Amino acid sequence: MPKDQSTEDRIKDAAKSIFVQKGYAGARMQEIAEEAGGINKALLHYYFRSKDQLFEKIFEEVFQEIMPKLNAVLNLEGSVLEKIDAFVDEYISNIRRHPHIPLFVIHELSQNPDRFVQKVTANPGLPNVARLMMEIMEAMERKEIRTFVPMHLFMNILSMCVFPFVARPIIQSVTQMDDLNWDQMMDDRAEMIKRFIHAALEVE
Amino acid sequence: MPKDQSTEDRIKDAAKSIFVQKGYAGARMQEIAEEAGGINKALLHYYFRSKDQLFEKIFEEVFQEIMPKLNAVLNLEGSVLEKIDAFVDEYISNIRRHPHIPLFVIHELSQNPDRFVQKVTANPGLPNVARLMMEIMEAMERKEIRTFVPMHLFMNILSMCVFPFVARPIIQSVTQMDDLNWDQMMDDRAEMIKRFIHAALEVE
DNA sequence: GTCTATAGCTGGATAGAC
DNA sequence: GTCTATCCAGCTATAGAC
Repeated sequence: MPKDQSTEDRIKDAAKSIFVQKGYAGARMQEIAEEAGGINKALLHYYFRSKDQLFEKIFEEVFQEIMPKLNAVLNLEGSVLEKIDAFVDEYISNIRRHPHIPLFVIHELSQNPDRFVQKVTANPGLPNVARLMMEIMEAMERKEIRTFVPMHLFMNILSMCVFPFVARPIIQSVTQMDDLNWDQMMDDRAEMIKRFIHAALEVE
Repeated sequence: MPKDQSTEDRIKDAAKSIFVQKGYAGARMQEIAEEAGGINKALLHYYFRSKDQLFEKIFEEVFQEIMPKLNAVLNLEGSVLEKIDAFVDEYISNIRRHPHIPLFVIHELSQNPDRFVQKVTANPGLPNVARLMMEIMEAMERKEIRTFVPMHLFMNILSMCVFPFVARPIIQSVTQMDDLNWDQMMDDRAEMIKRFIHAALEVE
């Protein structure tokens, strides 16, 4: 445990780790205190007042940490296929670095969908999906890529990038993959998805 | 609330509904009792002894309910493409009927991955993924379909079927879809996925 | 700022009347 | 089988010494 960190930061890191793994309802203040290097439970309240407020702070941070990155790639210049490739690369590499974040965000938002709206209205960094939809449609009209309903295409891409990490425990069980196998598989994941999408979209 | 149901069944239905929505840690025995039509809390313990055992029963039931169906489609006769189509149809229609199940199962299994192993060893109904992998490889060698790493192909298919339902609150927020829009979109989902997969797999 | 001690509450579980 | 009343553990939160 890094001793050069302020107590507040140690608590935040610990809280993030525990909340992300166990969710709000499953997390315990005591466990967070221990994770923070044996800090006293009372200090969590000294710094953050309540479990609710600590969670809110963490969720906010996680959200602010991922959204701008995910958004940036949608604003790149280039062809639709280039954009999709960049999207896949960015998502896969981000999620590999923080594999528990998607399930955490999904689970907490499904408990309280309003949270998302609040976060988003407070913050203009919402991914600009509408623009991508437009560009996909234009590329289809120009016959650059095969025609699909853009929203479904978008869902397909997103799903292939995110889902394996969300469902990792199930997938590993069903397919009998060990952790080493899993990592090797994920090393190729971005390339595989891009190849798959290109194959589906190419006009003959 | 159906009065012709036994108390035990009312409790099971209520527990399923609450556990599936809130997860084990987020569920409250009191809430389950109310959901069961104002039944007394003590009765939950009379019938199921503890929250743990009630949950275990529910999880078991959910698991037994979905696994055989998901498994059956993998044992069908036919070409690989036919099998994939059947897989997509079966998954989409099942999940549309029980849209909260996947996130529930994923979330609880990520809290306790061993649970899956127990369920599976106790029950031979595990989806036979290995066989599908084999058939995919053979079809690729025969040049019936384009070549991909079979496991990635499998993940792609599974992801496209399941993920939209898991991430529904986020997707609806990001894309500004209302519920009507969502339902219309999901009416076409199976067809869209099949078209997408066929396009990706077709050899020119 | 950090600790100990403890208050106060929530929620799972049980006893016992009916 | 079902209810009321109550217990008790575990958890959040606070008071107060240092």
